[in-house]
Amino acid sequence: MAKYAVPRGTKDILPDETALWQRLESACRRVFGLYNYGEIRTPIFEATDLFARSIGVSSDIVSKEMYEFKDRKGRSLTLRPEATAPVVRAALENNLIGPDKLTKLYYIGPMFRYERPQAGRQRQFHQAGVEVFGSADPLVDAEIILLNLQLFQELGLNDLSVNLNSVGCSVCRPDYRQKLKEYFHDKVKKMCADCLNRYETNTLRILDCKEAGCQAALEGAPAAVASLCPECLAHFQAAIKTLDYQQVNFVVNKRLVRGLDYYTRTTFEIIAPSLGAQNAISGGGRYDGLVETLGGKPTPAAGFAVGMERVITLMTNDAVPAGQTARMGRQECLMTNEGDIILYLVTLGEEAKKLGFDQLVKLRKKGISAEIDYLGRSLKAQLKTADRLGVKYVYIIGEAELKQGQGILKKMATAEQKEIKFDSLEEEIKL
RNA sequence: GUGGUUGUAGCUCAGUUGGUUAGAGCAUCAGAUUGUGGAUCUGAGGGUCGUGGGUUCAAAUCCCAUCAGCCACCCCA
Repeated sequence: MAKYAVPRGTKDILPDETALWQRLESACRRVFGLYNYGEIRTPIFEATDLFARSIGVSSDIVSKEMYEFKDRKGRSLTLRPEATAPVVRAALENNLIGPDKLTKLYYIGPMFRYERPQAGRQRQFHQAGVEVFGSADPLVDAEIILLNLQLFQELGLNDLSVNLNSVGCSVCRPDYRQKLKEYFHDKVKKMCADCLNRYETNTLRILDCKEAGCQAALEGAPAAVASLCPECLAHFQAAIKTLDYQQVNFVVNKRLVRGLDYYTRTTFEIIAPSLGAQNAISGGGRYDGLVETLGGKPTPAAGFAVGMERVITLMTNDAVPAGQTARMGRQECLMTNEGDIILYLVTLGEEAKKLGFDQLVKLRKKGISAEIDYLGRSLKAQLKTADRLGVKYVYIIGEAELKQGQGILKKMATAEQKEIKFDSLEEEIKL
């Protein structure tokens, strides 16, 4: 018998499996790059306080799942249980976040949570995720969900279910919490001990309870969507409308509340029902208050993370032929280098932006790396951004172009431009 | 761990024996060009002077502590 074993909840990944991991990692890098996200690598541990303040002291993660330790100088440090807070910290510390600036980052790496191990749950596990800072546009919510789905599609994952909800903002969430408290006031005594505790400390999380005995009480609970303030409702409806238009199959799950306190407005999870009890393979949403909480200027943000072990399980079970996922490889993309964006969509006005977003989605689905303005900036500012990105083309859609059904394709290097029908854009830039 | 050294705008740095409202270059943003990037010109925004105490009528400046960075040594992937 071996003298030593891996610590409980951890795993060795051996050569026969690392091939799969490498495929997953390279797919993440390729798709994140396609959507113009840049990689960031942060330390594996951070000041404990960073997680306490961001994730919330009453959350399960902070209250009982952190790998916390003191170093020799007595500083309280914690192995990261998730990466959003560290990424925000790093982005602030290195001035990556600024006014009139959209920042898109991704990360891949190990996370640590002290939990009872089970299928799909380890104490050291891996996540790949993205974060967008600087735009409150519901199209950003749609972008990250579409990105997430494209990643899973490339990996050949099937039978996934997208759950969507809105948890409101600092204005409307207190109202919702109050409504829940009223609803559960009499029922909570008959529910499990955790729910009784959550009732006081973190009321929304009662909705997350998996105890059989609690389910009946949860059925009739009021929905967060019904308590949203006008702004949050409009935001949620806009996000839904875009996802509908892009033919994303999703369900609004009024019981979807995520275990981290920083979420606002849109939250989502992608579920693989075949996995069993721990069946969420990715999750995320908007967190418009976190940057300010961690000491930055108020900055809207959104992101998601993929549970890599769970995806690996699906890749194994579903046995996708390797050749099939290589379809979107570099050779068939117009991407010359990882991270090179070849076209920037310049749009003027809401209508043009909607149309531009549709073009953006079409291009990315074809593996053509493109970007759009989410900040509502001027024509000139958008062109400047495009120039800085080093794009080969810019495609301009303004009011005149909307009417004519064709935009202006401009080649940056020569400044020559011509009118190209919306339908022909993809053909044209392959030349 | 030991010793040294440095913390002023996003970056690089000025800032007199302590003395008005802390400056410059670059970068950013806006305008010149009411719908077109780079170049130029004009203007604007941006600062807990690392943090906390102390001395003083007055502290970016002097003193103490503390935190952080950098360099060397020790050790080491």
